[in-house]
Amino acid sequence: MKAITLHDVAKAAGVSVITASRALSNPGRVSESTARRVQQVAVEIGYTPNLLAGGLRARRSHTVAALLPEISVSQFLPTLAALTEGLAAEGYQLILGQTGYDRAREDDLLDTMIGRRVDGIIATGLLMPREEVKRRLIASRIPVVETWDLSSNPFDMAVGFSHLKVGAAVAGFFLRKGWERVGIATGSDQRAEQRREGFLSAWGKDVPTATVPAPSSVALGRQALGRLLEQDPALQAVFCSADTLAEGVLTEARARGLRVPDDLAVCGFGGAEFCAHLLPSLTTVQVDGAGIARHAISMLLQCIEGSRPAENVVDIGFEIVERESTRRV
Amino acid sequence: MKAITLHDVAKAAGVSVITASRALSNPGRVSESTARRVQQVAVEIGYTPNLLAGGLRARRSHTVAALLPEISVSQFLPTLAALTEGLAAEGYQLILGQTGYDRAREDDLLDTMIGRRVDGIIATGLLMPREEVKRRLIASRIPVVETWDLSSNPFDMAVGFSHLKVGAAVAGFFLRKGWERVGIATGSDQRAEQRREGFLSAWGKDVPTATVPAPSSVALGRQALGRLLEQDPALQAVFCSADTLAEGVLTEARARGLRVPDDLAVCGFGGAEFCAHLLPSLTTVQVDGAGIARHAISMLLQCIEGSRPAENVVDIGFEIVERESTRRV
DNA sequence: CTGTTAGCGCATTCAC
DNA sequence: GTGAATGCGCTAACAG
Repeated sequence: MKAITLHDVAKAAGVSVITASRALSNPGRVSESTARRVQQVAVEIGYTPNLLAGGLRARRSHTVAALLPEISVSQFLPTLAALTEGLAAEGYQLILGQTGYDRAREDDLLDTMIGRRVDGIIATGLLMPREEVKRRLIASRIPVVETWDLSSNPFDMAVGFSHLKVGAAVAGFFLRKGWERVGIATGSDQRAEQRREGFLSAWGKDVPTATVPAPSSVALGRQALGRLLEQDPALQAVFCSADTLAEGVLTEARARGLRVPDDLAVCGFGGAEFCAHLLPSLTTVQVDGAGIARHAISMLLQCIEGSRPAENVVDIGFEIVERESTRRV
Repeated sequence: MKAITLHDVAKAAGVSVITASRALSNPGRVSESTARRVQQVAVEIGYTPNLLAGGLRARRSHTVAALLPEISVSQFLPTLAALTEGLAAEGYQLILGQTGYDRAREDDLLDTMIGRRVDGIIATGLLMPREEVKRRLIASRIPVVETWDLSSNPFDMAVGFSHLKVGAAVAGFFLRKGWERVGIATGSDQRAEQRREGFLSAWGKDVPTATVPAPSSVALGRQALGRLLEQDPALQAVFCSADTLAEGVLTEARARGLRVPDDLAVCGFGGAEFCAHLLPSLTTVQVDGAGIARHAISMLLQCIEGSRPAENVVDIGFEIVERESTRRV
């Protein structure tokens, strides 16, 4: 009851192993009749190529690692889905890794992925490996794309946007509305912190802030609004570091009899599907998660094929999509 | 600039390759001093084992495939997260596959995973491979766990619950409330359809139904309620096949001035985090997604270690968690 | 406790 | 157009 190998196919088709190999993966280099015969035999005897063996020889595993802080962070889902789908279309599979916002686990995962000889690594967020791991990663020559963030000097390549600019853009948006008493509800991750910084520097002064642990949730959003209102009961607007947080803020506002946007305006971040269908619909900072995936894949594939993308940093931008939650008359 | 192999470690430590191998992966079988020396050398020269090569030889890839219909179906997220985490703790990585509710893609993915020599396959939902693929899968002897569903004759192993029973339980719940005019908002996937069947057979007669395409979303929930109210403007309660759908129903009800639960009661399915924090909070059928993952992992590991779990089908059950959305006075 | 031998299944290099 | 030899990096089986 052994597995069926290329050897068996070759024997059954009356050719050598290498001819069978070529007939299946490079039919152009073999006569048409041979190719057909081998292919038919392969199907008949139920041959499934061992990708591990092929990969070992060809030094190509046809796998890509996706490193996420936490899978339940729904912000990254469209990216993850697009990666899975886009890579599969190119014959690559995604290997999942969850760092849990933990530096040591990130390092472990990187080592594992190097060991697995993945053909590329796509990280959500910036990678911050220990010096030692960093050296191994560089030595492995595995192309790395950091996403959902931009760095002045990325580890290798990056596709994302500036979180500082997001914060500044929202601050500008609030300023143009003429609001003066605003607050921030933020998850405790690094990128959210940057958005807050960007907001503050454009705003010119500090504002009430409620920080909740990552990952964000509706429950934490409700809680955050409570804490913000303690700091300033006359709050006019809240910038949330995630759409789920914003949803919680909307809910809590309603629970407290605050009308949105008349008593309180709310802006989320991420561009989740549900934003457009809440009541009131939610203004948010829209990010093209699937577009990030597409860019990352194309950059990775270029590296794998031996060249390098023209730009190793792609700013994919963002857009404030205004909806009812900030449309105060 | 070649990769550093076990060979280099062995040379640097002055031992044979196999001793180096044992020192790193089975230190009990070599002297303590040798083990320590080899381990130290390995770190010094930056050795990263090639898991592909090891796997080829040991016939163990230390990977498990997770097959999902669609990554954006948030119902499966806790399961996916728990799988990633639980498997990593055991030294296994998850390889992701997205079938898109498409039989042909499921078959392709199965073939790919067989080719990758994954040590196990965990599917959400029941697998329905073509006869041909099924034979290859069986021949490969890869253990398979189907989750989130139960089958009288699973492909190999299964951990889930009966969707018919879920439907029946919700129907019973509605009956006990004394409601007579009820409806169903359902995604167009197979398991949701079963829940509907279970509901109808317990209810005793047909009810208005709005079917929306999978995957479910808040927008589709809003749309579904609209269609249900066209069929019966005096609807008293709605059973939704997903929590996101139910959230849309809640929103649409509010948009139309219907009070929940007084004018309309709503029950979701899945047990998403946000249910408890909506306004009104959402009654739902709670499913232990992480528990499913734990069971699946333990069953898989037993198979990999050569034995078989005592039961090849585990019914993990479900629970109706009542909240405000059905608490009518 | 350590080393030698022999592959795992496939693809690259060279011949013919 | 086809094939024989060789090795990718590692470990199981046996021997010493």
